[in-house]
Amino acid sequence: MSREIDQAAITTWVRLLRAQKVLLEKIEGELKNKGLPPLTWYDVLFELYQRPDRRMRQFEIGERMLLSKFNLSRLVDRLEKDDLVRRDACPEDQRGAYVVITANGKRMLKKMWLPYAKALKENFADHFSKQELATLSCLLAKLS
Amino acid sequence: MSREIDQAAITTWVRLLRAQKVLLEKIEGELKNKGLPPLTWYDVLFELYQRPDRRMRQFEIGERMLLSKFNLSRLVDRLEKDDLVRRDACPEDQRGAYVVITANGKRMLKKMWLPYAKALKENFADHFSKQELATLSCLLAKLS
DNA sequence: TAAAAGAAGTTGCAGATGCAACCATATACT
DNA sequence: AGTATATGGTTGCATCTGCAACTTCTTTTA
Repeated sequence: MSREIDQAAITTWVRLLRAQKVLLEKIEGELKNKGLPPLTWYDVLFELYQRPDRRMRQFEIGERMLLSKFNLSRLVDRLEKDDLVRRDACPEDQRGAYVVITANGKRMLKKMWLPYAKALKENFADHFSKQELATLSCLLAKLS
Repeated sequence: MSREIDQAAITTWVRLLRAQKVLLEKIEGELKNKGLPPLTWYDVLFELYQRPDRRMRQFEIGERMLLSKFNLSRLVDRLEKDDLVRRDACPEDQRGAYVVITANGKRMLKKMWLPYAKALKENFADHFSKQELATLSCLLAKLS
């Protein structure tokens, strides 16, 4: 642990940035191509779907997705407008509401998964062996 | 290479997304904190600075940075407004211009590097050994 | 229990991004 | 040479993001 950051670290960081950027563009492109909404929509729907009661408070979604509350507020607006989620009353805390995934939302989740998984496989998973994936996963986990 | 994408790949992908997001937020936060411009500005200035003649065509910058031309057009506008770059005539191709880094731009590059490097070291480099960095770098390179 | 402090969400505003249409010049084609 | 096509770049428009200020309700604390 020297006081200076070395060239190897910078190169790695740049590769990380580029890799993710390219991948995200490919995935988003694939979704847009099929007339589907952006990846963020998928993330929200997926978070909700994972829950046994299919609902979450807005701030919980924010914490999980590392999204600011103002941003999230409007994201939920958009999802609501497309009838993918619903805001239900929250008796425990009158300030907020529960965000609930709708039947439509579940359908959208499934529909989006196909191109998402395909793009992810082709542009990411297929470039690695099982062993390499495990290593990469392990290394990335060190950053949290 | 199965037809299906497996869970390990998805987990790794999610970690990649999160790691980068957190890191970027930390770095951008540090810059903003010091009243400095966003990271993209640094990238442009750095690309220009690397060149022996300190200049590039706009589309070259776009290729290197994976940035769309419309986006870049306005980014250069902003940099120009702050006197960090200049647009010089391009005799070889009358359609475009050369983007040149100014003295001010060089100073800004240096100024931004300090918090950038610090954040990068603390939140990225220091989490890995030399060996781990090499491995990570190598794995990420496979995606290009 | 009343006042202060904090947390959940929303909204207005400014900056940034993505897309399509566009202008000007350069290259290719017959 | 003269038209067609492609390339570099800009601009208008819609969407998205980030921040600060605000509202409403909850929790703390004196």
